[in-house]
Amino acid sequence: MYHVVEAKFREAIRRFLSERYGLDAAIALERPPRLELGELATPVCFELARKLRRAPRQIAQEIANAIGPIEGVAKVEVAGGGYLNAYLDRGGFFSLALEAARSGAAEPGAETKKIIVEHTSINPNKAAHIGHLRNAVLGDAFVRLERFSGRRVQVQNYIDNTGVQVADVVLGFLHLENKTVDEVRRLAEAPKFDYLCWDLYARVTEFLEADKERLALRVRTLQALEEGGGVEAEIAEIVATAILRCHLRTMDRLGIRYDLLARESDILHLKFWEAAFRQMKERGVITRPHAGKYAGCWIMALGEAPAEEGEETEAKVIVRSNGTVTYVGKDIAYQMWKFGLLGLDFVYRTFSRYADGHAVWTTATERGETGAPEFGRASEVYNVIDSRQAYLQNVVSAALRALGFVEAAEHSIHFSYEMVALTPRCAREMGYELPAEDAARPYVEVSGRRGMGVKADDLLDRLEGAARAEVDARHPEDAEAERAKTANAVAIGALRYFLLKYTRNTVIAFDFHDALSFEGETGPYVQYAIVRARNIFRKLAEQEADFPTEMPETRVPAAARDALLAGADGDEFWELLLLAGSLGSQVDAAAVSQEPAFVAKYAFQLAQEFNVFYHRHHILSEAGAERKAFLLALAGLVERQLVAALALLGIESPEKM
RNA sequence: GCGCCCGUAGCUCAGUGGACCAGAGCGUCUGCCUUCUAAGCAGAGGGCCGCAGGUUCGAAUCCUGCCGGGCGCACCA
Repeated sequence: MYHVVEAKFREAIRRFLSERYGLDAAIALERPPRLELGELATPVCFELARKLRRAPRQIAQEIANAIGPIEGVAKVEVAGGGYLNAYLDRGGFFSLALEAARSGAAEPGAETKKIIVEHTSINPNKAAHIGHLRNAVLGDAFVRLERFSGRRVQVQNYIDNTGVQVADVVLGFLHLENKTVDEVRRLAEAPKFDYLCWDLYARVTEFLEADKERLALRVRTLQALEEGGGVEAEIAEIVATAILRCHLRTMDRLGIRYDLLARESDILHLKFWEAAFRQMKERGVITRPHAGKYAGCWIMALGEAPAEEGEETEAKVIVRSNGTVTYVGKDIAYQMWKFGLLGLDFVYRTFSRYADGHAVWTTATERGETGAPEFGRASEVYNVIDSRQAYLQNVVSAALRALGFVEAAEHSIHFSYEMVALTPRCAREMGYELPAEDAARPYVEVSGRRGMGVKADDLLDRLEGAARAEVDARHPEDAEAERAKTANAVAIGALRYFLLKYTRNTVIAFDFHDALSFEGETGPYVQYAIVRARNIFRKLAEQEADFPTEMPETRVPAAARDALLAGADGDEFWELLLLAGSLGSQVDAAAVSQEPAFVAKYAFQLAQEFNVFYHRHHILSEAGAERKAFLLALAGLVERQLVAALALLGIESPEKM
């Protein structure tokens, strides 16, 4: 609701400035520091002062006098040296906020352009760890934000099933474990196959590092995967698919889903790269120097100035001198496909279905199924990848630009975030031995390669165990299934909130103490506020069966409503109402800056204010009928907004906890 | 060496295009459960917003330099 008034206020000022002064200024809006100064303000007159060569306060006064009525705004006043402060119509806001909270998000129209969000994209050779969780949870929350904002979103998960990481595990099975294809196939049926590979992968890393000669083995295995047909490729397929299923199961525990699994092997076999390569050569995006350090490679020049004579220009190798293509090269082809610029497409098959029937599709090389939605051809593409890959993401969009796809380049968005690291204390707690230099650092990087990190399922298990203990202590009378369900919601709420409360460019130094906390600025704190509100309504229904619990405001006449908002506790009610009505505004800000943390922060603040309200006003024992109904309406509004905010973060709101 | 990011309370972090006295959680200390669940609330204590300049009516916020930390910059992915 707040953002509606914001928009009207901004528009009114914009029109006034344009008509009166012929000026077209950007109008910054802000929240005044105290309620006595209103709920909405703009410092725009300070900027105008210079242009109009008049005192800011004088301009502000002129605008305040002449602006006329603005919908939702009770009055406009001048404050300080020249602020324009708006005081909202409290009663009107109350009614509209209740109405808006019930209507929910709009469905995207048929013409709404599609955006693709790629996230998760874990190498299918080991269990998911905490770093992967941050990626998936951020990506998923962003998807929810965009959908809430009315956008059509397709979620893709890239499966690098022919890369060096899978090759290493294949190598491990063949050369360290001496397994046959059938033996690996049997092992892959185990539910914790991802854990088994986690350990094997770490052993392979050690094995390869111990003797550099062994790296030749990796190269051979990798080539075998790319060519296909041999035992290596067969084992790779078994491993990658089995681990992918483990990842999907882990992510499903968190409520994270995908529409398409795009497999690198299909990109390879369908010759996506060759098509991209042709275009890049034709348009001169890549060149092949005959001399210098890049002799025989296909390279793409980066940066502007071709350096002085003799200096090598800055460039990125796309095709190696031995003819093989680099990862970035494949990525360029894939990115072109996402925008529908490649001239090729995959065929598609159903990979699996979620409990509610939603299909996850996978790319394939042949024998496609009918009924697949249109994939690719996006208007915007968001790649959720950690900030360490910023350079490569830049190379990809530079390639699109060089190919002449300027718009696609601009709409290739690297949704970047910082890594999750472990505090040295946490690393030691988990039994990892740290070199002295690492122990002195603020945090240590997790490393799947070395088998160092907090596995996602382990963390989830610990969280569920801790939540379960709390639930059991509080509700021993509840059925087993119900307690399990609540504990699950709390555990997921704690984890997702923990990963989302930090802004993207903050390195998360992981520590069990903070991650396992259910108190303070956490998901369960917000969930608890919701449960409190719901308890009030549950009890109310028992006490007064005929009370309109869905619409308590029908028992509050407008005059009583306005009197309560202006009375002794009026400011307090108003603050809570205003914050509850600001969800849309917060979501807009979060979507624009692609920062789910704003929503998390908002949910926490609203829960905090509600808890204060809850303590100060005992609703069910309230004697005044109208006041009671008013308090109920307010509590109901807050509850809906909190549920909506948590839903955007992918967090469920339990009935009890 | 070059590029990107960070430096705010003991710890972990907010501070969304500049606008008042600097915010939260955790931790520490003190209170509050025969009243809608204490996963809560109230209060106390705790800060040269890394340092130095600059721009401005006004800077934690913008610019420059320095100091400290992280991450990139492969014919790895």
